[in-house]
Amino acid sequence: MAVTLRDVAVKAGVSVRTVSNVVNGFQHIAPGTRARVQAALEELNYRPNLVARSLRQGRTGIIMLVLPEINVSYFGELAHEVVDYASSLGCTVQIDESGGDPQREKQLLTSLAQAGWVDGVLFSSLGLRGVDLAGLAGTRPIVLLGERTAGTALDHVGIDNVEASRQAVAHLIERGRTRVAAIGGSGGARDATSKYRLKGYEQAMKTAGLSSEGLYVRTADYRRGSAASAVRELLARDERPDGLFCFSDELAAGALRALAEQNVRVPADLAVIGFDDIEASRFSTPSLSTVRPDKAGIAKAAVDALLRRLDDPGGEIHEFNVGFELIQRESSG
Amino acid sequence: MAVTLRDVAVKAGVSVRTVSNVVNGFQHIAPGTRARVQAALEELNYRPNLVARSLRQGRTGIIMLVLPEINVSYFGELAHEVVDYASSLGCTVQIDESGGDPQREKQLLTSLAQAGWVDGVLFSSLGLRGVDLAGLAGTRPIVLLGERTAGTALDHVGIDNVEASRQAVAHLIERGRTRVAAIGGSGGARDATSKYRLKGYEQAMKTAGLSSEGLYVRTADYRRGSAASAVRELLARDERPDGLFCFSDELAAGALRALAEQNVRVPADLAVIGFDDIEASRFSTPSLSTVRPDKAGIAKAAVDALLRRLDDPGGEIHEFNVGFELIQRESSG
DNA sequence: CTGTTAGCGCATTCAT
DNA sequence: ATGAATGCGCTAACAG
Repeated sequence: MAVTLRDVAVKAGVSVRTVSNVVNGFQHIAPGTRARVQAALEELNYRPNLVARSLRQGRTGIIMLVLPEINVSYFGELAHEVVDYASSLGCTVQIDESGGDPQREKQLLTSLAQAGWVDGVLFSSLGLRGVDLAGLAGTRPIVLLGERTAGTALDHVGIDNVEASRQAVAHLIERGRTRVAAIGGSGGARDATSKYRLKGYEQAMKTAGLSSEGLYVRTADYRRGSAASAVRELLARDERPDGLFCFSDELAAGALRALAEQNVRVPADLAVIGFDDIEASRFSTPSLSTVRPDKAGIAKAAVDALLRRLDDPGGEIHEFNVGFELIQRESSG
Repeated sequence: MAVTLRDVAVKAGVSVRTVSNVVNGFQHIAPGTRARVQAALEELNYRPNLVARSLRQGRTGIIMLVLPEINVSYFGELAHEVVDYASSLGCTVQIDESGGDPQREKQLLTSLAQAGWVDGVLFSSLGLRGVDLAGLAGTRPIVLLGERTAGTALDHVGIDNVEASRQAVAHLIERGRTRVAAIGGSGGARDATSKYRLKGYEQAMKTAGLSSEGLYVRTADYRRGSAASAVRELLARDERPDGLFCFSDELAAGALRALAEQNVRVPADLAVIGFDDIEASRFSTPSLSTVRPDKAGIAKAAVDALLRRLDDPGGEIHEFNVGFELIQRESSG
């Protein structure tokens, strides 16, 4: 069995209360007592039982980060930022994968968050709608990352996807492209991200007086492997596109590969821009132009929002719009 | 306050014992009682408090996966496999980042594992040596992933890095390359991975009767950004290398980029092979030859080993050597 | 300044 | 088949 406060107390010849005080760094302890307790603590190699402490305090000091897939670069990089910032504030982050499956998302929430295992949740979902989540929130606060779905009564942190996408496409148009295509999306009809990115794309085209008719191809997901068929479909058009806006950098990476195979020169024949600015994009050949969401900013805003709500559960619901940046590299000339 | 067993018991007019039995699916409950309890359970939307349950049972049902950096593709993909397999077994995985910092690794172990917050730990470390870890193990089992450091008294899962590296380099040599260089490594003198990969490289060169003199360049870490300077250094040699073994796919990606910038054709002028087979490597231009460790196999072996040790803490220490595969793509001709 | 003790929510042993 | 009561390890309210 592990060594408990009691064991230490007996050893040091004091009460558990005193040991607890020493462990928790209280003031007002007689120097002699403290020394004796410290000695016993070290000798027995005492470790406070976090489970017991959490039960007692009703707080675990852990926040949960729920992501669709941790092996997707964007989420990996976002998770990294969250862990980074949270640990600078003394918080532990528990990362969990939902696989984008609403069932599993629900289960994580009920079995861990509602069960008091974590103090709060940072939730990046493609599956569940905010409305569904609100019902699951229970006693633990949830902060939504990414897309805000309609009618949500939850704090939310994200970027303006419509505007970011509009700027990305406008950039290609400024570079003289007139037949700009777009690819992206995912199976779920609930994929709000693709909805907004498509909207931004269409806005940019319309503003420039260009037709987007037949130039958008939906993909199965946002991964590299899903770009090839979309690209093939676009290249089969009577009039080939001369610009391509990919809803994610991974899609763009897959597209670059598919284009190279078809001997389409980037950017000469076709300019490409992605979304997310994952690290790989700086090193691809050609390097990828993209939209860089302020990941550190998202992480900070999200963690701050969660901690604030922990202190003040009744506070007003907030919406945080974090910045983004257009990164121009070789793929868009 | 959250609803407790007691609340449900009162509502259903039974004792907490009975409610607990229903919740935990015990047999031998009068059908009428069960129905009444079920109704109360649903009406109050009862969620068992995991913290209390864990305190009582001494088990949390959660295993911790400690990785250096989750935004590194290899670790992201490995984490994905671990979560995948563990959840198929009904286990929850908590992922934590150590940043490769021995201090932080130690802290995670003492503050979470020793504190009973998790049942066991899957530990992928660059910093701490197994010997250090063994002392920290305390009451909770630890399974080491990746490199086995000397004198470890812990279960370990990994691949044969020496042999895998030897085969990678031998592959380049078979393709007619004679001046094969190698890049990789990390700051820490404790980086066992680079030690073994370098050893495999040297073995292959020696076996082929080739000199490796001055052909290995150490990098700061295994990331894309660290390859450029190493490549530049190699290209400055009197006689340029015609083959390059990178200790990671990320390094290889950085190298491909640097080579393209210097107008070195791959594989015509220089054949490249990486290590890890991250997803991006299939889609780069040229696509990257690499060594593919059986990530799913590592995940399975590791989780199995941990669960086995939870049941039988006194069992014999095991060493699991998981397979790997040489993947030939465009970069090695 | 420090000892005693209640109770966080649950599973479980001892009764019945 | 179910109730009553104990204690997991800890913190904090209440003494003194």
